[in-house]
Amino acid sequence: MTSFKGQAQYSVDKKGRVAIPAKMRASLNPEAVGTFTMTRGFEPCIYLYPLDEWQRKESEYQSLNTYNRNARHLIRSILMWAEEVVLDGQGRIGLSKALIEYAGLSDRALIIGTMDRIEIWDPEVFGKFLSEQPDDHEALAESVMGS
Amino acid sequence: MTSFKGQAQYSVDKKGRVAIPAKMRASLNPEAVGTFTMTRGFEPCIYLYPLDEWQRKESEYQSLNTYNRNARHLIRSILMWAEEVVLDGQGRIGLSKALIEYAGLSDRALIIGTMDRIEIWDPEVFGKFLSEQPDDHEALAESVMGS
DNA sequence: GGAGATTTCCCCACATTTCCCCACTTGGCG
DNA sequence: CGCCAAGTGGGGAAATGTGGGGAAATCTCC
Repeated sequence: MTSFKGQAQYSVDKKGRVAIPAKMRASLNPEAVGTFTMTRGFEPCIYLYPLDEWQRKESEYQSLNTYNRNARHLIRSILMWAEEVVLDGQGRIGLSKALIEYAGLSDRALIIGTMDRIEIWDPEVFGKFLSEQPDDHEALAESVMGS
Repeated sequence: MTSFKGQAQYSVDKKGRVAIPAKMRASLNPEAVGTFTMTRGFEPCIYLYPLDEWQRKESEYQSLNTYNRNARHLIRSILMWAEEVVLDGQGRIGLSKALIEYAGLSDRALIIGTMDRIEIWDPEVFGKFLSEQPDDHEALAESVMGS
């Protein structure tokens, strides 16, 4: 299982390209190297799943009953933002305009590794997001992990 | 299994033609390239199935009991709108007037990939549709997927 | 049944975007 | 001190989206 961690702040060039940190590229499964699926995050950021992790997600959606209205709506609201991308020779990906707008990205990007995915944030948006969350990560840990 | 994803906004020309995004064409099964069946969506949009997926749908309908009144009605209400189309040399399809009217399309079309089919929406109609739905896709995800 | 008018379909042409490749700079390591 | 790896930027070729013209098929009206 892939396990991304760490953070880095890279530039977004005029063509909407962002480099993926070498350390994260190194922790990819051999068969998933190079191909990612990016999509809209629950938070105002972009989620980036390596090929193998995304296939797991997708098979979850495939098992849903598409004659159910809510299921259709969910699939649509996730997949319409999804896009498969391949790293270029320099280890970068190209972000789509729709996702750049959704995440509020401009010329710098904060790359965060979170277990099975990579998150791409605008630094300012991220700072604002943090300040709105209760920053007591001790209490948070207790509420999620504690029994 | 085909798996369409992503979104794009293309133009509908005066002849009622709409281009299918190259990314979606690329994810077609080799034996299904070029031929689609379009029909009325459950939502106010057009559903577009590649050949192989449509055959699967048809066999679903064939297995229904046609002595059941509702089954007969369902089959009729789907198939009377269905139409087989072939991509032209530029990767476009021609929409029928009946479906254009049903989906409320004018000069722009929002193309959305949702797993086994492609949906074609009028951008305004789609915006209106979204505003009527609970757009909290985090809560929706939790209710459909969460355990 | 036939001629004209209309629609449909196929092909060509253009402009823009996208993608791929090459080159430069900086910092770390041997 | 020099080499290699990593991040950044840009140029050129190919692919993609868009519009329109003309031939073939279809329809309509006489």
